[in-house]
Amino acid sequence: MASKLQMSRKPLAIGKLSSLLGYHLRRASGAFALDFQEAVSGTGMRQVLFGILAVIDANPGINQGAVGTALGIKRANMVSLINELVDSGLLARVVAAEDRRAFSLTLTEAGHAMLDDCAARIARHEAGMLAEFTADERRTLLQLLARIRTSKA
Amino acid sequence: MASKLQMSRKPLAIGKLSSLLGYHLRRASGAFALDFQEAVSGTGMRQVLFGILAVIDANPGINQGAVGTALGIKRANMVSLINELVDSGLLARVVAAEDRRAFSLTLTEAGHAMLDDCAARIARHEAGMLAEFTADERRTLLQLLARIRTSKA
DNA sequence: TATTGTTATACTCTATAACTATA
DNA sequence: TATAGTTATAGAGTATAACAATA
Repeated sequence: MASKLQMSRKPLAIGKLSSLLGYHLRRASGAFALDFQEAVSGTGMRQVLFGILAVIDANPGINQGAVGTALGIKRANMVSLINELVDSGLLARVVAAEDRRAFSLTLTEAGHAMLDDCAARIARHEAGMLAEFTADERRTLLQLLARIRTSKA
Repeated sequence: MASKLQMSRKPLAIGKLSSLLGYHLRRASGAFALDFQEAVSGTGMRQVLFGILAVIDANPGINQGAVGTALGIKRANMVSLINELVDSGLLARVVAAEDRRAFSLTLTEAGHAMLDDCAARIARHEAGMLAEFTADERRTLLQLLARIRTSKA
């Protein structure tokens, strides 16, 4: 029975997956997504929403389409996301003066507070996830990842 | 108008996202997911299914639950995935001799062929994605990613 | 005619809870 | 009682196509 119980976490071979970068990216990304959820739990934030806030913070007055382009989110999917953020009082949306088809987006005071609070939480959590990495390794990893061609939509 | 047209891809600041590993993992993972789709297009494979085939290939006779544990897939979600693979003729599923609750999973001949074909395609595509990385950088990236705690389900 | 935002829709992935059959 | 697999269901994320208003 001891042979059956196994009692512990023999990590099981993953075969051809082990040499595929895509697989490791998928798992690592998933792990960080869970960590993100934990970090911002109770705030109502999600990875996508946080990303949108961050881009608008860095580009005040930007419109939905441009935010979507920056983050790889389709226009059609931006609509309800922006609605959520406006309804939550984190985003101000006004018709753009130069182009009345578009909306000019800026963070509200609450939006800034949310962004700052979450950014701090996430940074703390990420430090925890990377506890076993040297500062040099963290920097290397970030720089290598940032170089990957994100030729997404 | 030229100021409006912008004509090109000024890559737009992403603010606080730029220092977050989780963000870069998300984008890189997404880029590789798209590349994967392109690589295996026409085969009917998807990332999850390929992962399952790879794990079963490396552990013949394994059961669903163990595959799920290895890949971070919930038991409930394994069911239809395994069904797909069995229905496609890529997987053989027989009641396990030692435990009649469980199924013993092995690749069929078609399953082996699919796995090998897709693995080759993906490897070729990943090489393309990493064209601007040195062999050393690729190795470093893979090793760093593989060290990230995948404390997932 | 092209672009911004919108609606409707669908598919995949993921998550939970309750069930069955074996152990 | 615990575990392997199942069913049903729900919520995110993402994709496409067609439309209105504006450029």
